[in-house]
Amino acid sequence: MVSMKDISAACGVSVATVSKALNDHKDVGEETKLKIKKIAKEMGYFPNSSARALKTNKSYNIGVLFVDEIPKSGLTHDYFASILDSFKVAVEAKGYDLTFINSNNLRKGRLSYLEHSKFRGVDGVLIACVDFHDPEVVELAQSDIPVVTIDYAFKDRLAVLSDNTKGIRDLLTYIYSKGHRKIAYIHGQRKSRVTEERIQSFLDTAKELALEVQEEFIVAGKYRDIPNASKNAGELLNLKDRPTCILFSDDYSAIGGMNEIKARGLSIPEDISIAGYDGSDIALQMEPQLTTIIQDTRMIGRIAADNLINMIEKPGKTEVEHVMIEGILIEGNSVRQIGTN
Amino acid sequence: MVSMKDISAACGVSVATVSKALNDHKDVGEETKLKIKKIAKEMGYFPNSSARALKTNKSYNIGVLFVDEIPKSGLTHDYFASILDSFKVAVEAKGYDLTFINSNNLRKGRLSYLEHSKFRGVDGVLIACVDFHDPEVVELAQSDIPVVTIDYAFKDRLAVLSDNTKGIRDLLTYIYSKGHRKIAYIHGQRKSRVTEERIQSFLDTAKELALEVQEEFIVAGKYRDIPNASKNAGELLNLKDRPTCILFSDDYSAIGGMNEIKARGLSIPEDISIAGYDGSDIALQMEPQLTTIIQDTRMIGRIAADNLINMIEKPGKTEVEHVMIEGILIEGNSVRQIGTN
DNA sequence: TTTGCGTACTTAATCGTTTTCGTAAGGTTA
DNA sequence: TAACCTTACGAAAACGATTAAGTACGCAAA
Repeated sequence: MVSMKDISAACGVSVATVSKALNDHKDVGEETKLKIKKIAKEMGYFPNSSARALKTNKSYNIGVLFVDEIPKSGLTHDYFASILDSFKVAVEAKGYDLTFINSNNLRKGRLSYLEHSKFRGVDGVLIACVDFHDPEVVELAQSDIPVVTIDYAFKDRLAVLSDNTKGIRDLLTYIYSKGHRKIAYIHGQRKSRVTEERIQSFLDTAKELALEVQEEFIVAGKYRDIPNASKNAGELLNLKDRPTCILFSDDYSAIGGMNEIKARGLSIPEDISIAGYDGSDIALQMEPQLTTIIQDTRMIGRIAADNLINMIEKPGKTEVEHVMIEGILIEGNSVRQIGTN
Repeated sequence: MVSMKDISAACGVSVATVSKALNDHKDVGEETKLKIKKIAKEMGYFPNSSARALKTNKSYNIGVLFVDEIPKSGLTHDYFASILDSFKVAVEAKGYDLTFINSNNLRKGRLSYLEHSKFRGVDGVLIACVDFHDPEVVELAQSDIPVVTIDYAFKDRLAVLSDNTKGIRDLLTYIYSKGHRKIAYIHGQRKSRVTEERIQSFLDTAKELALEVQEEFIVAGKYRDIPNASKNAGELLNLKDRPTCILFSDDYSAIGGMNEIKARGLSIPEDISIAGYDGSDIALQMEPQLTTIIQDTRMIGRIAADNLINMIEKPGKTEVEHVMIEGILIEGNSVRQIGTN
């Protein structure tokens, strides 16, 4: 490991001068600066992030807090994985690295998320796919470390949100426009911002459309649980007055619904229409292609990265934004035209 | 940020004693040790990883090298995401953190993967989902940093491999046992160990079974490319002597095949049988359920983590293993019984 | 009594940087 | 010529930890 000391020896200057030369400070002669840089390159020098971070209190490292429940973390959740992916690309382009934050630490017992973040000296943290009511998450979000959250907004903290209200409104309006009047919604677990917002939007939009929603058409399901979605769909199909269209909490669940529907010998969309949410790869490629809302995960990740880095680099000058990213309705062909033909 | 200095002041002992007390060295009085620990906890002390890493040359941090091609990295590839997920859980349980390695670094121009790993001082690196012929990857793998690779083996370096030979053999043998004699294989991109191994196993197994494989039944496809798989499947269906079963490179591709088959009004498995590979969530839940090989990603990640950490912690005593993890055949119902009934 | 030894601490160096404060040399200005 | 800047560099402290080496003390063995 060649250090500045080695370079200083090789160049016959002090370490201080080497440091200043490599960091392009003004008070180093042009000639010396060039020589130092040349030798440094020749010797294969590169800095030591620990030493630098220790001295400067800046790590060029960003923490990522994803749920770390065993056995599944956000990594296997394609919506979040995709956001993380674009977040990663964006921060790396600006010279930052990514380190996962968790609460394990063998040497010192448990560390809270905040402690762990400080232990690693991260410059900021991306919080996504967690229980936002977890006291430790709240503690981290309200600390002095810059933070950006996905799909949840803390007061005075950066957030990037996908526009669920508009998404559901677009979806429901589209389905309505195709002539459907009996529309069911199997939604995800309650208590999350996302779910509440979607349910509210469903009800609001229904009211705007003067669409009557039967109580049993609003079903409490689970996100991304295929078997459970089959079960829920089955119950809807068993109703004497069954819906003509079922809206699922996400594309995976829609697949579960499809399975159940097909198992009963019904076909989509002829006998019953369905819609999903998320715009996952498979949904876009299925037969029939699923009607769904594509969430622009690439944009969400990139904006989160840009805003967070701005906040890190110009704390005062960056305004705390809650950015809303709209999804795009994909018509597909899982919702059929009813009535008017 | 409360440091050891603060604790030493509060306890009236030297920093050295504080350090030794917190690290449970023997030469600190029991009483003093307890007092120091108590005060440290009260003051909310936790260590500074940079300082510690600087001094000890140990970061308790493991690098992860996933392809960082824009716009897709291994994070959106469910097979690798799932491996990374279990790897993460396993290393975190042992007190290690995970940092992504890449080749960007704003401050010092480009850094090679190896340089970046040393810059961050990681104790080891997980290499997966990359081009193993990339000189930089090779350089890193052959450096003095402990490394474990997934689905590729470097000489004298840890590796965890999924047993593709056995997987394909099991799959083909199963299909053969169901009476199929005209079996096509749409495989993934060549030049990777995985693909070559699978093709070889397909041919070897066919030979063992005395199964004649027509040349046009071995099709060069692409991994995880649904539209491309549809196209490839379509071409097979156009053959005058079409196969009775098509084996796809992966489950996603199988979905592409299903689409094409259904679009032609054929049904699975009555008119044509199919099989996938990977055992992804959807494959297991589809209708008809896909016949496929589940790759035990959870095991792969965990073994990789355990072996790497062993190598890090007991370099001499750990033997360099290439662990082979077997997949499990899932029968599903996408391959029908032919002939004998 | 002397020697030796274990215990419980402290001192001080060190890891690789960055940065403040000097300072010497040379040039300007009055 | 005296006073004052600039410019280019170096010395040294500091970041927060670890650790080898040293010291002082009490006590047991010879």
